[in-house]
Formats: sequence, C-alpha cells, structure tokens
Amino acid sequence: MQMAHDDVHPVSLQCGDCPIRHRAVCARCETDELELLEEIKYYRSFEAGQTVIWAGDKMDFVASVVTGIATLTQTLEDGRTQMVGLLLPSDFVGRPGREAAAYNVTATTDILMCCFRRKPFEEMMERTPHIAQRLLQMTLDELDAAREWMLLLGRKTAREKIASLLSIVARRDASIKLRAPAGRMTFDLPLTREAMADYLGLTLETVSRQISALKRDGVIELEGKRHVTVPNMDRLMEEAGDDSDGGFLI
Amino acid sequence: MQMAHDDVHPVSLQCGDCPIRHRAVCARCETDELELLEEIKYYRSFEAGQTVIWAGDKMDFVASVVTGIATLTQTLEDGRTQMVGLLLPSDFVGRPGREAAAYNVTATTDILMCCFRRKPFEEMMERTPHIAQRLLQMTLDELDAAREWMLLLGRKTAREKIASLLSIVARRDASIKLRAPAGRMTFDLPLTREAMADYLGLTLETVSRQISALKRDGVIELEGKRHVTVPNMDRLMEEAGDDSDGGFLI
DNA sequence: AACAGAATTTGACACAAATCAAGAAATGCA
DNA sequence: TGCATTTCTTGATTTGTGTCAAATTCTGTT
Repeated sequence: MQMAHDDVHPVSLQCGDCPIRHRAVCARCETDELELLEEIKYYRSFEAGQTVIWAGDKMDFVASVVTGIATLTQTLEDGRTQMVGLLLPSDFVGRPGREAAAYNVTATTDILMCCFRRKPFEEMMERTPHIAQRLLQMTLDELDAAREWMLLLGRKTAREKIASLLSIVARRDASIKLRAPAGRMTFDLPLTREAMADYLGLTLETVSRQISALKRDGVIELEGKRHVTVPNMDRLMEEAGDDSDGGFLI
Repeated sequence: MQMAHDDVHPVSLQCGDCPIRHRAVCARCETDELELLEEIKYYRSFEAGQTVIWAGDKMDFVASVVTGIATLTQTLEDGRTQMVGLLLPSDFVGRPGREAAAYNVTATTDILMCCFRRKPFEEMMERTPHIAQRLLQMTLDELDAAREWMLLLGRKTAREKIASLLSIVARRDASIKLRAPAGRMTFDLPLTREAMADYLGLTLETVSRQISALKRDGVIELEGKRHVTVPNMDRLMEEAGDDSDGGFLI
C-alpha cells in the first residue's frame, strides 16, 4: 500500500494528530472529511509477534498503520504460508464492504494502528467522493506492487529475490529519511529470516545461504544478523535483476 | 478483474450496447453516467497474437474487454516473462491518472475492446462518484486475485499450479454458462502451453508433463490439446491444494 | 492429400532449492 | 552471570523443475 511522491493528496486517510512522518501524509489536510474521520477513529496497539486478526474472522473496522510493521499472510491447509503484503506506516488495512478478514494480519514489530469503525467509514465514503478516490489511488498502487511481486515470485532466482527485498527495504528506509537511495546505505532488516522466506517464496535456509553469499561477494555487509550496509546501491539493484527504478513495492 | 455476484452495481463500466453476457453487467444500467460514457467511447479490435500495447508506451485511453481474451505480462531484461493478469470480457485495462502502460497487453484470441479516451474519463470520474466507487470495487477484487496468485506462485507445486489454473478456467466457464461448477465439466483451454507456463511461473515442458500426469491419473480427460473434460470437479479442486471456494482469480 | 510450420509431448540429464540435521550465535530471563 | 530459548548458519543429501534435444501431433495452406 505504497504511494508515489506525486500522489500526495489533500485528503489522506491518515488522521491529523497521528505522529507520522511519511510522504503520504499531507500538510494540507485540514478538511471536512478529516473532521469526520476524527469522530469515528480509535487507536489500538499490538506487540511484536501478536496477531491483529485471523483470516475469516469478523472485521468491523478498517485501519491505517501509524507506527511499526505488520504483515498480511495467506496459508494452505498443510501450513505452507505466503506473505502477500507488508504494511508500513500510513498503509491501509481492511476493505470497505467486506465483513470478514481475507488474510492473517500479524505485527512483526510493536505497532500502533488507527482504526475506523467500518459502517461509519462506509457511510462516509458514500458521502465524500474524495475518500473513495484516494482509496482507489492507494489500491491501484498496491495492485502494481502485487504484480511486481508476482514477477519476483514466478521468475526470479533466490539470489535475485533476496537482492530485490534488500533494495526495497533500503529504498523505503531512504524515503523515510527523505533522501534518494544512492551510494552507501545502512538500515535494519525489519523481518526475521523466516518472514523473509515467506515473503519471497523460499525456505529460511535458502534465505540465510543467499544472504551469506551476497556478503561473501561484497554486495552487502552485515553487523549482527539484522543490520545491513550496502556499499553500492547500484550493484545491489543490478543483482535484483530488474530496472524498475522506484515505483516499486513498499 | 473479476467481480463477485453480489457486487453487481447500478453503474458498470461496461456500455449499454456491448454484447456481453456476463455477471458483471447489470440490467439496471440506464443512468446519467452511462450516457456520458457513451459519448467518449470507441471500439478497437485486435487479432489473436497481436500486441495491444507495450509496457512503457503512451496510453491515452482506458478500456474494457468486450469479447475475447487478453493478457497482461511483465518481463525482465533477459526475456523471462511473467503473466500478471488475464483479461476476460468486462475486465478493465488501464489506469486513470497514468500516462504510460505499465504492462504488455496482448490478445490471445481475437478481441474487441471498448475504449474511453483517458482525459474525458478522468474528468468524468471527478464529477461522478459512482464511477470511482465502482472502479474501487473492481480494483479491490483484482488485488485479491493477485494475492491469491502470489500464494500459487510462491508456494504451490507444479501439479497444484496446473490444477488451480484448470479449476479457475472451469469455474469461469461455468459462470458464463450461469451454473455452478460441479460434477462433470467440459471446456476449452484459452491459452497455449507457453502462456500457461508464463502465468504459472513454470516452463512449457513442465506444464505439458503435469497435464499428461493429471490425464494419466484420471483427474482430467483430453480431446486434442485444448479440449478438457473434468470428470470430478471436487477431485480437481483437491489437487489444486486450496479450499478457496470461489472468490478466486477470474 | 501433401506439405510446412507451429504447438506439444517425451526423454535424458543438470542444477537450484528443499529437506534433514547439527551446531553456533544472539536474545531474554532468572 | 549463566542458562534456556529462539534465531540463524552451515553441511550433506534429495528432489522437483529447468534445460537441451528429438520426436510427435496439430493446423492451416496450396
């Protein structure tokens, strides 16, 4: 649920007093719609590892991530699981018009969510076209991200998958710090090896091996298990195997 | 871009005189919005195999498939390609607010498309909230389909992938014939082995081998290369490996 | 009906990633 | 500080799918 820089819109789904420093939050937000959103919102927090909601459960709210990271996963009966979305600050969860959750939502770090009761939110959408239009833009961005991910899952090698994920995380980190992802970059991995595996359609052993290989080949440097520095972003993006320069997932 | 039965909406993006017999087309369509759509629409047809548009090309229209089947594909520089969408009658192509096409669109059968010039369409969206709301529903459905596909690409075996695709095509075929997909079913595959491979993230040899295996095991019967009959839909859906009963892709 | 070209199947083999199995490093807690 | 638990790494081996190559079937054309 990412949005491009030029997508910033007078009406964000984020509320005025949420402490978010994110490109999607717009300074010009003082509108009627926001006033209305204020009235039906409430906050919920979850600890790292906690499940926000299980697929199939009744979901009487939609929400926006304020801080922390959550994941969307799907599973087959035998337990194989695939992550289908990574929720970062300002990302939207839930679907207007849908009773039950379609995916498992899990907090991977401590998170704070800004929730809107679903019925009032739907009624507001009826009355205020801007919200539906904003949500459409966000959903279209998400769809592009999902399709980019389909290319990764269907056609990239394990090494390319890891490099892709690293360059996405690096880019996201850069965008939070409001600078272009270039040259030497340093960031923390927000996911365990297992979560990375579920995202990439690999096993955690393969994830570990490929990270070691990228380290051995000087593409990345590691301090501890989670702190990564990329000496040369261009090299990493070459390894990722695609030329998509930015409008990418996350 | 599929829509659920209960999603039928007074405003469809399909035009009144398009000869479509499809669940998404609503009988109650005689509205002002449709009148407006009439004014900015035109038709284009393409032959099987023709490219409708290349990724990156300027795209000054959005469109709806009237008849035939088209595909959305993405490629890496070295030629590896992944299909990211299958467009069936009534499905929507293109994105309001986007100058260039994000994917290759190719006709796999002869197709007729109902196009709307992009600028007037965008202006109409500004004025008529119903269109944005309808488009939001369709996009959310597509996003669900894409995520279902991510599970398939990331975690299913080749045999499960083939069974999934066959049961999707069978279900789509049943929905066109307005009956539930159950018991013995017969349909034609609308895709070549290569297109199936690109959809499933496999090679065409593996697709061929798995189809042969399903035939050998009595899960399907083949007449020629394209005409399939499934003696027992439940068996096929078991092979597909998931219990998702219908809100599935296409 | 015979041919050409495309689409599909099948076989032999190679290889990337999964699986199974230890062990090491990091983290949390008493 | 030391212990228990989780997370991660590495090794040995297996397996599913890809690759390369050839044969077969299908389709359309003259």
